[in-house]
Amino acid sequence: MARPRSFNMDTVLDGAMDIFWRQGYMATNLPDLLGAMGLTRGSFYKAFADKQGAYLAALDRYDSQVVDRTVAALQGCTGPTAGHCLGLLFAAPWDPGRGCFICNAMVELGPFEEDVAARTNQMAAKLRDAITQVLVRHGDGDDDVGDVGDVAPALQEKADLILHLYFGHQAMGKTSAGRDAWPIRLAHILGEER
Amino acid sequence: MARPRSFNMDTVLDGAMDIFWRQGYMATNLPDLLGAMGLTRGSFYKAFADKQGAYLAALDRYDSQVVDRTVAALQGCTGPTAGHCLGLLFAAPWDPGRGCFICNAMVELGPFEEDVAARTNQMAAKLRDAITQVLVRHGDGDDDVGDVGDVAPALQEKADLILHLYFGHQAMGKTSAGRDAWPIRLAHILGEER
DNA sequence: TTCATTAGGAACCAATTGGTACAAATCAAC
DNA sequence: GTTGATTTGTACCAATTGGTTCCTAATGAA
Repeated sequence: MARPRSFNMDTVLDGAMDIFWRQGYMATNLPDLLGAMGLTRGSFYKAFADKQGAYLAALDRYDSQVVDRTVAALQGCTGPTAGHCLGLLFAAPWDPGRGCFICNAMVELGPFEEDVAARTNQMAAKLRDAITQVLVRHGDGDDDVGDVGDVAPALQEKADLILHLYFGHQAMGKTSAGRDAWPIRLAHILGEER
Repeated sequence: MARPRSFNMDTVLDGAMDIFWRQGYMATNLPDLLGAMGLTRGSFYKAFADKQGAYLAALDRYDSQVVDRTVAALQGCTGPTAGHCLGLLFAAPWDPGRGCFICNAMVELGPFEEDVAARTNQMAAKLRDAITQVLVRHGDGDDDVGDVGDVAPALQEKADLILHLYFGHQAMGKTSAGRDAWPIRLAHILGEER
């Protein structure tokens, strides 16, 4: 009935995710954003409400692309120890200075934008649950897995620790000095031999 | 010789630290900043090079006020266990959504501003060293403190973990959901009974 | 071929941005 | 009181901000 879009929405969302991820919300102006998305103003404002709408869409794109992939990698990990699998979170190939979009969004907009906070917390919970699953799957040494179906509190606490560690690691990695200076040794938490 | 300043530099720096800490660099425009500092444009640009200069000065103020005080609190802690002392880092009275200025600055400007990155890394190192001192002072159970004067590698690694945990905690705390949802249980790292 | 509908693109907009110019105000020294 | 040096406040600026308008081009159903 009418003229169809000439752009690919996924490609456009990848562009938005990329530049918001790298630069943050405030530091990305409209020309930058349009360039990264490959859109002109007309198409942009037809497809998204405004800059903030594009940002939320970029966060959702990050959820479905990066977070879900990370969760799948943790679930599919066949390594011998929990430390081996969780190491994926800390040894992932670096794009220097980019960090993790969840952490960036949380820090920049968490206190001000409820929509952003809701998304970052949901994604954080996803990661936390995936970490917990890894711990449960590997038994994790010093804890009894306990009743069927629910997770020992100690495992939940360890998963929380590792999630916080992950965000801290991403934050530190945003400076060149922090990137390689202080490696993470999960063994101290997991109780595995080194 | 000439007309003296009518403002108190410390007060002004506290104002700058406060608003940059709460809002970040980009989200703070000049009127906001001037209001927080209690200055007009004339005085502001005479005392500071520009907005960025004020930001760096605010970071330095944070160093001398907040970081140094935190380090002193850790050094002066007479608690029975390392966990008790380090708990100060995670139980500090919350100003909701403010987080830690180091973490905020790192995430927002770390990849782009070398001056900022240098300061955040220096402050992070200060905190890390103070954490290490606490661990050394309390012996930390399962490690021999080893040779006089230098610290066992395992202690350094634990200190790094706790520092990363601290930044992760601060990042998570910037959203209302993250603030109270997931407490930190250092016992898993420190090996102390709960 | 017609035609309703939408995408695309460029011109345009008011508001806000960080920063500057400059005269009035204020002090110490003489 | 005059001078000299410096701060302070206001008016001003060009550039950029996110967003809108409006017109043309493209498309597919009837």
